[in-house]
Amino acid sequence: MVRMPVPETRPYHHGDLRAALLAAAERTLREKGVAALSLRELAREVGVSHAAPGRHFRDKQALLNALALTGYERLSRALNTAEDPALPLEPRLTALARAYLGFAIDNAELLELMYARKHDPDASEQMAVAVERTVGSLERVLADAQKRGEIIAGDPEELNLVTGAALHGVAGFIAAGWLPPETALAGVEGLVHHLLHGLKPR
Amino acid sequence: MVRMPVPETRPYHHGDLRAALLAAAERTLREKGVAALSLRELAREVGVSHAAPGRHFRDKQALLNALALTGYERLSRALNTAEDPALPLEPRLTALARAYLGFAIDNAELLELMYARKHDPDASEQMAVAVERTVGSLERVLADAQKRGEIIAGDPEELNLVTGAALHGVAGFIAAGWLPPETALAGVEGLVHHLLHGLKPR
DNA sequence: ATCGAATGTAGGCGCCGCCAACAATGCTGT
DNA sequence: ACAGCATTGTTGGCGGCGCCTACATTCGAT
Repeated sequence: MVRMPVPETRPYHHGDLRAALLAAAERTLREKGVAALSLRELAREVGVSHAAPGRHFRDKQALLNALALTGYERLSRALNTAEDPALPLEPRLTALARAYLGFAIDNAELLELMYARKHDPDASEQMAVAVERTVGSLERVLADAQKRGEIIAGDPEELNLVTGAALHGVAGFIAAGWLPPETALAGVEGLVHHLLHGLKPR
Repeated sequence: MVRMPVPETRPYHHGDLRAALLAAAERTLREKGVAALSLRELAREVGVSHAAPGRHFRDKQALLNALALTGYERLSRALNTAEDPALPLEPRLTALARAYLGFAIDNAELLELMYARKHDPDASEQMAVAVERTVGSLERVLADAQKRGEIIAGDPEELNLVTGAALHGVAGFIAAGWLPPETALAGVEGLVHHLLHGLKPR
């Protein structure tokens, strides 16, 4: 390998501008919110010209979509690793819930982006796949539980809806700032318990 | 009253510019989404100069906050009228849920605005009041049910959280476009039922 | 009737997203 | 080795936006 002299000026080509832009975007998103995201500012941070991002993202929305996609990837990975099929239903679901809420706490703005209803038809394909993969963790847990007789029979879609909605709702409360993170995490067990056992006296 | 000649040009003062701006903003929001909202465009629609809105809203966020506030007013009114204290718990809760989801279906973009975590400290006072008044409907229903022994005793906060989260979650699914409105409305009864009776076999 | 407060207008500044024209670099087939 | 082409980056510019300041008109209290 010939020793390359470090150029006085950075090389003409960045090397991995796309990834650098996404990383900078996520940092800005986390620190200053989505409203502060501008392609020109990102370009400045990364050290390229103001039109360079256009080579990697057709427009601003495309970058936001890509950002949301990385979010889904991380979230579904987190959910999948949190879920232990060996556990009985209640702790298994609790672990899943804890993972989801933890992600919501650590990535509130990103989550908001992931929920946003903006996706142009081409992007929404990948988006739908990502969402499905994410929701899949929950579906699997409930389907297993149903198979084992740990929960009632009946349309799995309905069970997925109640459970998913409850988790999604709490995440929404967190993201909106209506629920302090500690309170949310402290309430996870009770939440899952009430979901499984209902509110009516038995 | 002296008969006023209709001026060739509209009068210098609009009369109720603030309300007109809010109305136009909500129409644009509904038809083209929040991204298409611009103060200058609103001013053009209403027929005033591009700086006129600044007299009524300190900045764009202030207009969005005001819009969100009107949303909370309408939502809490809808919830309060939907709720009939004479009914037993399950139908009462179902009616409340139906009202909330109906609002979410008809005002998806507005709801997204209402959920947004942007509110500067001064605005968030009124906002918190509005949220509390909205959530109050649900809290009242559950408190009454608890008093009547229709649901288990225990920390009301926890019960409010599960129930509220489930409703909020479904509304989020609707707003995100993941759940078709008909499916959501069709599933309301099952949702409430599962919430009250739980997923475990009894 | 007057004078200050409220409301609307005109113009401008800096930023933004997006586009077009051009420059530098990497890659591939011969 | 290198020519030719696609890729990736640069510069400059256009129109739109939010926000600000200075100025004009109208309203309302005295």
